[in-house]
Amino acid sequence: MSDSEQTEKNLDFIRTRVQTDQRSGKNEGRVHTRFPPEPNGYLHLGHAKSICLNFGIAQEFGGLCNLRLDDTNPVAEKTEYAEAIQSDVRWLGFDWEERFFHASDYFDQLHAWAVQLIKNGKAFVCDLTFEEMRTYRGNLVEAGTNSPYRDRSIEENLELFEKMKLGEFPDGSKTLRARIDMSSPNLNMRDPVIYRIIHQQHPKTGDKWKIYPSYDFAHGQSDSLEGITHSICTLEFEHHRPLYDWLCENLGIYHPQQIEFARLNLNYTVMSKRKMLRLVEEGHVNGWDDPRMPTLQGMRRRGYTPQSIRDFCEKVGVAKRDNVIEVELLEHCLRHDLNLCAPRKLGVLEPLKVTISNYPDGQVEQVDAVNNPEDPDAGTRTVNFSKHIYVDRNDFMEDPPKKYFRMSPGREVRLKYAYYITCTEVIKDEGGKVIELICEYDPQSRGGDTPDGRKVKGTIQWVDASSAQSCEVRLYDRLFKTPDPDKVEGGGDFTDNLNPDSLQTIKTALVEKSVIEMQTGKPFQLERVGYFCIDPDEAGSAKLVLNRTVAMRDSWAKANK
RNA sequence: AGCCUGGUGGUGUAAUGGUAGCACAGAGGUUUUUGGUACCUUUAGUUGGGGUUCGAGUCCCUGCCGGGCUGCCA
Repeated sequence: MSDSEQTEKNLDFIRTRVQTDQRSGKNEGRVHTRFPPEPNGYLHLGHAKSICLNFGIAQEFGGLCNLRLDDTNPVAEKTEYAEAIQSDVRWLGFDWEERFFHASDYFDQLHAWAVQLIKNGKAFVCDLTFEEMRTYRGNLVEAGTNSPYRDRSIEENLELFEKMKLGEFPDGSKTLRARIDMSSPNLNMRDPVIYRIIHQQHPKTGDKWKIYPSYDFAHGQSDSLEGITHSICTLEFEHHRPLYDWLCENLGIYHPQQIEFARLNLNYTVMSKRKMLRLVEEGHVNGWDDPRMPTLQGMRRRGYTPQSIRDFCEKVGVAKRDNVIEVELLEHCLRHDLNLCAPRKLGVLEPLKVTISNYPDGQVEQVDAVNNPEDPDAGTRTVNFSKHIYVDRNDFMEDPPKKYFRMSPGREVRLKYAYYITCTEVIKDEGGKVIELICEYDPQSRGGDTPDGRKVKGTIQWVDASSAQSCEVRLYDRLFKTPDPDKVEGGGDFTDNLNPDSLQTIKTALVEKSVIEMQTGKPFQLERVGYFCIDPDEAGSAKLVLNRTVAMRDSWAKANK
């Protein structure tokens, strides 16, 4: 089977549809999508799924994808967010070229269309208050009743709408409503509000407008104006589709196809802007870019690569059923990418002093270390080795269980890239805590092999005492301690499920000197420990702060649970 | 309650009337100068009940369960 036949077989339902449309010649074979966030918050992993879907489909089908800011509500929207959105989409690896739009670009046209609807008797100005409108709307089981203002004359509607536009009425006093069907089982069709009065500066249009179109009156028409062929959105917009269709038809404009898919959920995570906002505002995390946040900015600071996120979005698939993805899949994608591209370094989180008794005093030599075993082109580097080194405290056990391959009295281990050593003496403080190991090394084992070919089971990492760089390391764990943070016993909320140990700070870690040359945010591997990157905190100062991106998989720890 | 929508291993996703597959997770193993990686093996699934059909995850009926909808948010 050829590749094209292979890929053809496993398309998700949206791509299947796009392919069918393209082959049937719909829209002259054009494929044009868009990513339409509202600039009222930061982008998160859920948005990444949508971005990858929309931009991905455009790429795969030889089409285009626009970036459009859905800025129809100046109350919530800020330019700060608009800028962050652009930078995040670019960082993820997508390019909208010159096709950067705003719903507000279309306010004049949208207004004209509203007037057209009024002239056709399909929209009216309504004086009902918010509460009254709710009463008139009816409910899930009962039909609504017509607004007493529903049958105003076209002239009166036109005049009133003009006055709304001129700012002659206070917020909330009047709305423009589509005249559809108050008895529709779909509440969105019960004469929905399409324009509301908001006396508020708009980031793009300033004080030009006192009235703003609702989402429903802006979105489909924006799609139409941009020639979008497939308007992909999440499931909660499903009941809006009849209204989307009604507007395109009654306005007599080009009619894109709205298609809905199920949003992404991740266990041990909250994925809504509202909840993330609370985490930030209540100080449970240190801002939107806290490395524990599922925001693109947080993940980026944590050390996630765009490639790993794109890979993840591809692997989770697209369908209509509700889903909760296991974080293990995300971590798998992360480690998979990092394994391939992250340079290796040596470092110890909990330094334990080691003195090599038979190594010459004052001697310093340089040993060769491989930069990336997955990439021969990455080459090698040298690291200092001397009589005094540090190893990780958890790589030594005075009384180890069988199957423990690391250091213990009398057992020989390999210091990665350096020598075999054997612990000959354990030094403790008054409290009985091990504070230093005295070892002997085999001068013949330089580089990690001996002429007699004897094997050692354990290989551990280390740093040279005099040249190592000290640093602070921030170890992150999942932000919530339960898979579904919203599930709370007896009436609390998701903040009750916060993991108190989601951040552990180690102030006295030691890493090889060359770590300071790493670029902020660019992950590297501390061998056997995990992937880390330099945090922007303290950048430029002598202090070094490392974020743990993700730990190594650890089958030893798992086996011992 | 009404309307809409969905239900395939633990999780996610394929199979569009013809061998239920893939990935992650789990278990076991091989390799290994990272207890990493890679590779191999393996456990585990069509929501219940009827029907149509030579043949049903797929079509029909019905039950059950999940999600969404009563903003002048998007």
